[in-house]
Amino acid sequence: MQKMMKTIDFHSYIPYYRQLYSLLKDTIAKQGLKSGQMLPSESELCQQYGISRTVVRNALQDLESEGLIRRRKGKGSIVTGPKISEGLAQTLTGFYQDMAERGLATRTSVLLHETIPCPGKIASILNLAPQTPVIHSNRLRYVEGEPIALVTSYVPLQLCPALEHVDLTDRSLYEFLETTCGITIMSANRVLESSSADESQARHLEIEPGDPVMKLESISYLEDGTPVEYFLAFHRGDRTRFEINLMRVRDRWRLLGWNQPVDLSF
Amino acid sequence: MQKMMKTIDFHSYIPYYRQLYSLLKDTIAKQGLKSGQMLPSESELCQQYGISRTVVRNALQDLESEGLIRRRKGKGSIVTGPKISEGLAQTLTGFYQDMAERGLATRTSVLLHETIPCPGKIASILNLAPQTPVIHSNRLRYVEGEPIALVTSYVPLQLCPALEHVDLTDRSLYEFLETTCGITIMSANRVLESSSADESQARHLEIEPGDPVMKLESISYLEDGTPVEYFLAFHRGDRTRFEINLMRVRDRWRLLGWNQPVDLSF
DNA sequence: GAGTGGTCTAGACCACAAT
DNA sequence: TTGTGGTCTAGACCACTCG
Repeated sequence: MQKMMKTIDFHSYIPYYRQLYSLLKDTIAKQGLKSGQMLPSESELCQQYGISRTVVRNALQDLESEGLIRRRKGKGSIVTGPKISEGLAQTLTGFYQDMAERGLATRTSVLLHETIPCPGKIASILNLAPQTPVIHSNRLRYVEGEPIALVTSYVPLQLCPALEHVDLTDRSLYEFLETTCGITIMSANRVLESSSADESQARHLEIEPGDPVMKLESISYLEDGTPVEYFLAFHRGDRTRFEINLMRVRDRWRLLGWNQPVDLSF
Repeated sequence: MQKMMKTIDFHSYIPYYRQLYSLLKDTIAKQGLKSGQMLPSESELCQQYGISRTVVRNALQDLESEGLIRRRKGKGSIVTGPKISEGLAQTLTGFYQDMAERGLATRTSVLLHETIPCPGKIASILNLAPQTPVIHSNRLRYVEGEPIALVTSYVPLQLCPALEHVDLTDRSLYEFLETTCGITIMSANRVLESSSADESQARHLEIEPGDPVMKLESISYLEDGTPVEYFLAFHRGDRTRFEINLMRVRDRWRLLGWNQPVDLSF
């Protein structure tokens, strides 16, 4: 059984600033520090943990970029953490709570899983030669027993031959790629649009043709820019919402959260 | 007329790392460095510009967090910049290009601008006492002459009394708040949903009732968490798409871009 | 004036990648 | 073995906030 780490382990292979980051995060969470409360000053943290200011500032920077604290010249570092999401929970969380956090039951049924020569349009998206073998799958995602999203995805077979004969029922594609194939998605691009359900979509999603649906297109990339996956998903409009939390940092906006009612990390 | 800055100005009030950041960004853009090309090493940059490694690393960190470069231990820093967005432009940019960058003509007409006692639901969202005076406005946003979005917004009057008698036609609310009232939005929360146009929305957006629309709710906050603005916008489904670029950094996802076909920084 | 975070210097040792 | 970025130290001066 591990005891809670309360000091820096100078013999650990984990960087000091990373240890301090975790320490401070725990402190904020477990001591229930509320918004506006002060963190110890940088020099205090230096003395307290016996580390240099570089380490302290590196840890604080990570905390700030996660939106947990806010640093102010001449004043200090204040906790800002739960504030925004709390305010949200009170106001906007209504018909579709954040189910990743609340652990609502999700299920996936595989409608189709085949290896095909890549269609031209998909080939250009995935930057493949036409006819290159790809895994093509159609899946239907359920939340709490209700069909929520219909997903069509394409993955180049050569990237992960093991994918050809794996059963992805109730399994995450990303997790499979990462653990079994050693493939790590490094960036992604997603486009959201509004649409109306066609006959087939309506039948699967158990809604009426013409009912509003959210169309989500996604391309995921490896570190070097190689496309890994393209998917096209249609979400029931009446059961889906996308939530985005932004924070201004150094003249930029930074993503704090990107909540999706249905788990999209296939 | 300014000449292009090619060295660090040691007398400037702009931090060195910020100057170097801009310098490198310009270099990447103007020399057309392509994905995979190497940046000078950190020690080379130190010598070249006569600055310490701390400054160099600070600049590189900013570039990396923007997704322009990628640093690799033992190897160096490589440019990764345009890659993803280029891949996108080839594939997904279709019926609605990024108009912020392309400078498409946008126009805003103010349908309503009044001071009212805050309705109960809005009051709870903005964390106000009921009946507190708020600026209530309805605006219709056009792009290239077409009506695209219908926006209803609420701003507490006390935050910016000057707002009561200003004409926001073709003017950004955020810009007004920042320059005239000294109010800076520090964070925001946005929720996207699919919906169908009702009678009134359809009339303004020049579509048919029942046609798909995107519903966008937003709450903006000051640094201390004080809500500044609530708005509810309905976008024409056939003319709107939301694009999100994500990048994994240090076990987190970071926002690279959040493109909206219609400027939402009111 | 005292304390804070923002910036910067001039070193150092390390793990990792390439040769 | 050499060079890279990753981590870390021990200082320094500054602008800013607050009493």
